[in-house]
Amino acid sequence: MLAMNLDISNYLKQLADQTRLRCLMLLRKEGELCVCELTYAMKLSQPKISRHLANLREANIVQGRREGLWIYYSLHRELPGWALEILDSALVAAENSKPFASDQASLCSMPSRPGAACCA
Amino acid sequence: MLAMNLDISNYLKQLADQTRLRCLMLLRKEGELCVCELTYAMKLSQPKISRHLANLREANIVQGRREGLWIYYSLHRELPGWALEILDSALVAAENSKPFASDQASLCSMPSRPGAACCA
DNA sequence: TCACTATATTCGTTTGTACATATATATGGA
DNA sequence: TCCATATATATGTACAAACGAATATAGTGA
Repeated sequence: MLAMNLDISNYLKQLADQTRLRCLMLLRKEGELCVCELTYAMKLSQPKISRHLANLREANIVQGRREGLWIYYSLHRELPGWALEILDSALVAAENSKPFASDQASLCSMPSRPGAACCA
Repeated sequence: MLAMNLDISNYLKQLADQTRLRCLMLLRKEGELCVCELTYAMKLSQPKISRHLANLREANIVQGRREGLWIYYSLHRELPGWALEILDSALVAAENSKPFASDQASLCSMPSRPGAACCA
């Protein structure tokens, strides 16, 4: 499988928006999340989340998979190693700091999540 | 010495501008460079470089040291580990791709550089 | 003091992008 | 078919930030 053509500058521009960074961090930790889970975790409007996910999709940073009414997003499976490394370093930088730290907690408190088991 | 208070979102916003990223990559590889060296390597106007360096300085990402007429810039000595890791991953992503790859070559071809020895 | 070099800053303009609100599309079930 | 839910997109606005050009500041040596 060919390496994805992902430009470092475009990638960093996508990460530079805090809403998108929060989405990516949640996806990195959780694997797969649907839009309503991201919306709930981050307490933001659905169109706002959806538009940012569209940006990330067009940049080939995330991919979506429909299952019934829900569309499950995850990090793009062909994301190069350096892109994951940057995300992981950002995770280290963000742990224990707002709003990133609370997103995970909010997600865990979400009632009747579509597909997921409980997060630890 | 206390760890610097550097916000991941602000840091990524600074990296998201290509001119600033090029500066940081050169500084990471070379250690210390003055404004005229950065200007020569990147073939951009002096005020443009200077303004971006001011941004990076105000964000505590780089620091400057005056020596005569020249001001030598380097990565801030208190930059946290995750910040260096992100920069190094970006370097991996950018090697062999324009305009980053040619900046280093341009720098090496610069005649009468202020302080530096020849780069390999 | 003046001239020269290196670097910084100001100013007015433009461009990009995030936003809220409203609306459209898609799927599943009654 | 109609309705409800999940997700996506369109539209107009506002704001942040990058830009070129001109100018200011700082240090050095004559």
